[in-house]
Amino acid sequence: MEVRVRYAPSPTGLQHIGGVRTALFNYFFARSMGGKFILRVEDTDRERFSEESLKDLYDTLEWLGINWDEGPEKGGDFGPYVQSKRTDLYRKYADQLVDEGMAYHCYCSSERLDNLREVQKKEKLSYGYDRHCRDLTKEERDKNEKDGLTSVIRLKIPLEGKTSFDDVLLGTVTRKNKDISPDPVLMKSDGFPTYHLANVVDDHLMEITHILRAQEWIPSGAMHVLLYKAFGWEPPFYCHLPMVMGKDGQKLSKRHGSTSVVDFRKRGYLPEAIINYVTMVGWAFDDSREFFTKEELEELFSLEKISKSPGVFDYKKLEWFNGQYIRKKSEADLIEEVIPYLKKDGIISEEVTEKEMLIIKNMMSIMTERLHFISDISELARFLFKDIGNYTLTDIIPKKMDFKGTIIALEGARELVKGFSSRTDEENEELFRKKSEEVKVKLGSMLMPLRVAISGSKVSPPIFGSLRLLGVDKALERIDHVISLLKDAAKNEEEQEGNNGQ
RNA sequence: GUCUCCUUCGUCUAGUGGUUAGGACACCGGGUUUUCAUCCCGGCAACAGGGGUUCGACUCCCCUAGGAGAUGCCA
Repeated sequence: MEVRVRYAPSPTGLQHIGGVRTALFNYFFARSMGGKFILRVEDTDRERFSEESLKDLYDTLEWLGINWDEGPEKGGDFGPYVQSKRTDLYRKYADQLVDEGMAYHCYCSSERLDNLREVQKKEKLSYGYDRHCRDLTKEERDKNEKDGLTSVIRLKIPLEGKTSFDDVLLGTVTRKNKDISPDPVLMKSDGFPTYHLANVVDDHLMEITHILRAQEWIPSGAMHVLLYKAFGWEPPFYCHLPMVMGKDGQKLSKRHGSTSVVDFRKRGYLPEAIINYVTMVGWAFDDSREFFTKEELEELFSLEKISKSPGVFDYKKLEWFNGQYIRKKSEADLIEEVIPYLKKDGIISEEVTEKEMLIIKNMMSIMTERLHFISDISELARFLFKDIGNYTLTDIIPKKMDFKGTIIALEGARELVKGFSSRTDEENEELFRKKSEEVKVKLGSMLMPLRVAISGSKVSPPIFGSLRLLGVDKALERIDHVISLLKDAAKNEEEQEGNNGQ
C-alpha cells in the first residue's frame, strides 16, 4: 500500500509554527515511506478566508522547501485540491446521507442556538445541540421549507453504543456515542460544507491512508469515524500530533511572540534552523543527535518516535539553532543572505557598488560568529559604510581614566594606525602592546577608545580587522575627530576648575 | 459542567524491570580573547503524589492531583 498523506490548512491567517510542524511531519513521513504528500486547501470558511493567507501558504512552503506531489498549482489525479471548487461533491454526499436517514435538515436559527448554549452554561448542563430537528415529521419539514426557513444538514449521531478509532501513537481511542458532539453540522446554510464533511469526503476520495493532525482533533476523531461508516467507507489510520505550546503552557499564539513563519523569516531566521528545531519539538531521533538537514529527516523520520505530550516552543533554542546554521553556511551563501538586509536598512545602495561588494566580501569572516540572526548584520556593519557619531565621551573614556590619559593613549594608537596596513596582525599586536606599556595603560584601555573612535561603539568586531576594512585614511579621520573632541572637553574642564579657584 | 488526551531537570528530550537517570538549550562559574561574539571546560537541576504487582520499579496496573484540548453554521 502506498502511503498518501496530506497537509490541509485553511487559509484564514498566516502560516504559523504549529501548522508548519504538522506540514513537516506529514511531509517527512511521506518521504520516509516513499509515499505521496498532498496539499489541500480547506477554504470552506468564507467569512475568514483571505487571498493573502493563501499566498502566504504557498510562499511559506516554498521558502521551507516543502514540495507537494499533488495539490493546487501542481495538479494530480484527485483534483481539484481546493475545497471551494468541490462544493457540488459535498452537496451530493450530504444529500445522500439525508436520503438514507443518516442525516437531517435542521431549521434552528442561530438565535435559538445561542440561547440554548447560554441556558446550558448557566444551568451547568452539558453543552451541545438539543437535537430539536432530528425527528421532525414530514409535515413539519414541508412547512419550514414553505416558510422559506434556511436549513443546515446535521449528522445523526447514534444515541447509544460507542465508537473508536486507531491511533498510531495513542492506540485505540474509544468514545461513547452519547459523549460525541450531538449531531454536528455537515452542510452550512451558505451551501458550503463544514470541516468535518469536507475533510472526510476528500480524504476518502483522495485515498489518504494516514491522517497526521494536531491533537486538538482527538475529540472529533470518533465522529469522523461515524461519518466514514455512514458512507460505508473504511477510515484511514490516525496519528494525532502533540500540540505546540507557549511558555505558559497554553496553545501557542500571538501573545507569546511571533508565531507566523513569515515573521521569523523577516527577522533573519534560516529555513534550515526552523525546520530542524520545529521538528525537534515532539520528535527525537535518539539520545544525542539533534542536528538534521531536511534531506536527512526525509529519510530518518518515523512516527514511532513522536512524543505524546505537548511541547513548549522555546524561542531561545531556535535562536541557538539559527546561530549554528549561520556558522555552518559558506561565506558565499552568507553574502547572498546578508545583502537584502543591508539594502533594506539603507546600509548599502540598491545597486550594490563594486566598492561595497568588496567590503562585504572581506567582512564576512569577522561578522559570521557575531550573527544570531541575519538581520543583525546591519547594526554590526554600519560603521564600515556609514558615518558614525552616535557615541558619547563616556563611551570613549575607559574606566579609571581621564581626558588626558585617554588622549595620550589614543594619540599613541594613532601613531601605529598610520603604518598599520603594511604590517601583519602579529606585528601590529606586538607594537600595540609595547606602546601601551610606554603610555602606561593596559592594552585594553588603549584599544577601547580606538574601538569607539572607528566603530562608534564599545562593541564591535575585532579592531585590526575593522581597521583593515575601513582603511587607514578613514580611520585616522575618525581618530582625529575623537581626539579633538577630547581636547575640547579637557579644556572646558580646566576652565571650570580655574573659575572655581578664583 | 461533560468528555478526551497528557505528566522525566526551568524548557526540548533519551530511557521500555536492575543506569552514578544520559544529552541539548537556558542559567551560573572558569578558560581562550583587544570589546562583543564564537569556542572549550565545569556546575546547577528531573522521574507529580499515593497505592499495588515484583527479589527489584522512571519503566507494568489502579487511584488522586495537575496541565492541555474539545464541547460552533471556525478549522
